[in-house]
Amino acid sequence: MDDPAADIMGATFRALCDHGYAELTMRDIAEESDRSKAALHYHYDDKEGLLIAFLDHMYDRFTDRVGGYGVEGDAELSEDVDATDPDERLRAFISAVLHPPNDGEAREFRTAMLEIKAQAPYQDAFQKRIARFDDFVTETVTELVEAGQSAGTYHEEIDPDHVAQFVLVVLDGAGARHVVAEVPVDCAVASLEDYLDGHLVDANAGRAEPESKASEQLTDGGETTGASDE
Amino acid sequence: MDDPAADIMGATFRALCDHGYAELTMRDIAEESDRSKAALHYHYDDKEGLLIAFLDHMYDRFTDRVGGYGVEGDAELSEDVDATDPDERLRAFISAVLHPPNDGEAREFRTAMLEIKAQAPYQDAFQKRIARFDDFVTETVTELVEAGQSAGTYHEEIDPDHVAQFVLVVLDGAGARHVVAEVPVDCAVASLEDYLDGHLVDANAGRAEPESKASEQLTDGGETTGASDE
DNA sequence: CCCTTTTGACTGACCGGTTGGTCAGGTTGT
DNA sequence: ACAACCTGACCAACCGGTCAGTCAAAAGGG
Repeated sequence: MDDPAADIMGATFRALCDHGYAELTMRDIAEESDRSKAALHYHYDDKEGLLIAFLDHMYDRFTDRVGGYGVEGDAELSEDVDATDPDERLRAFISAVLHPPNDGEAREFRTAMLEIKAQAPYQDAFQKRIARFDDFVTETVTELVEAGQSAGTYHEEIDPDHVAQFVLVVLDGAGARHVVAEVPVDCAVASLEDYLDGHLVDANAGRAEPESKASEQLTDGGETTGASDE
Repeated sequence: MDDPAADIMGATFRALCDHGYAELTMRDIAEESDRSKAALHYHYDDKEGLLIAFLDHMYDRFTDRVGGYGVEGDAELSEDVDATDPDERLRAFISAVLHPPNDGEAREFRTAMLEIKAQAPYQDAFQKRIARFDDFVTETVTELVEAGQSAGTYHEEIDPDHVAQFVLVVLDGAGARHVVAEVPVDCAVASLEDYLDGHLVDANAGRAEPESKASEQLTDGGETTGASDE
């Protein structure tokens, strides 16, 4: 409460969820933080500077939340995740990226982030910050796929970077469709796992079932509408 | 030139490419159409009405362009497309959706469309028009998959609607990543075809090669940056 | 065939409301 | 005293939309 900067970041988050990016005004953020407009300009030069600081703030929160799933991350992830298996870590990472903790304002925040992403071509500073999110996901997926190859779980001839690019496409697509068409994000995850099963998992390896569980389709999932930061 | 409505639609398209949706003003459209602001309000009640008419206009153009690939479409598609094979028609349809004719303003227009899509939660009229695009793609893909199953090319146990949903996710994701990260859309298409090969194509059928050409990866495609209407 | 009226298309000037940002000054803790 | 923090009032710029009036072509009537 008594840290102005952190307080303003929280107010920006709430204002962004309530009004979206396009209709976000400095007055909205000011009211949400119980401060005056001028107080915001005391801490940040202008609106653009405030939003950039907000994106940096969200990047820190994002990496803190899902950083543990990478190859260098700490093993203590969750109950039913085998920390030694890169395949399980990859799937857990994808699920974590797609399902942030605050389920309530999930779609609202995702909508605001999509609006900001759409501003990337006009705002060079925005593009750079968004690229940091993407690079983090890309690197994590790439490393996990490489680890899976070293462990013998994944095919050797697959290009890990190519897989990471596709995962990013599906992640962005799932988020976009959640915003635009109110489709739950899990629908895409099921098909993405089909893709992983069919093109990454080495059938000759130990515990992977190649074709049976793959086509286990949930036509309209449990409406676990999580909002990803990315 | 002498049809005011069509002329304004064209001007709206150009203004949208130049300024994006967020910074699109009535003056921009007026200048692009060599008319006054008031002239626009003569033809359309307000800005929202003009944009809605524009979306309807784009829907007509879109269905005219890619409608021929559906099961009911006319067979004359292109040179090297076997009109009798639903699998080839599906892949041609996906490629057509992703690659509109006007390559020059490709990313600019796609950016504006992404901005508009992000407004769907706030503008109910926008959401309805965008849903028309999505429904058209969904139905086309569903019908083509069903046709492929009837022809014996595709597995029978696959849910066509589930496949269509995933195709839509990848299509939206590819478009979004083209806008945000300047990634060429073809990168995603290659992986999507891998998915189709692995989970739709019945290996027991005739001409489909199951595992060899599948992993033919283009790490950074020929930069054929097309802008889809959808 | 000419004159009048109507109508569709359009313009320039203008208005109310909103937004990002500034500024002079005030309060509080150290 | 001094710095960090904050406020209320204010301003220029801009945007969507309105309004009175212009103009040419079509319509209509004698």
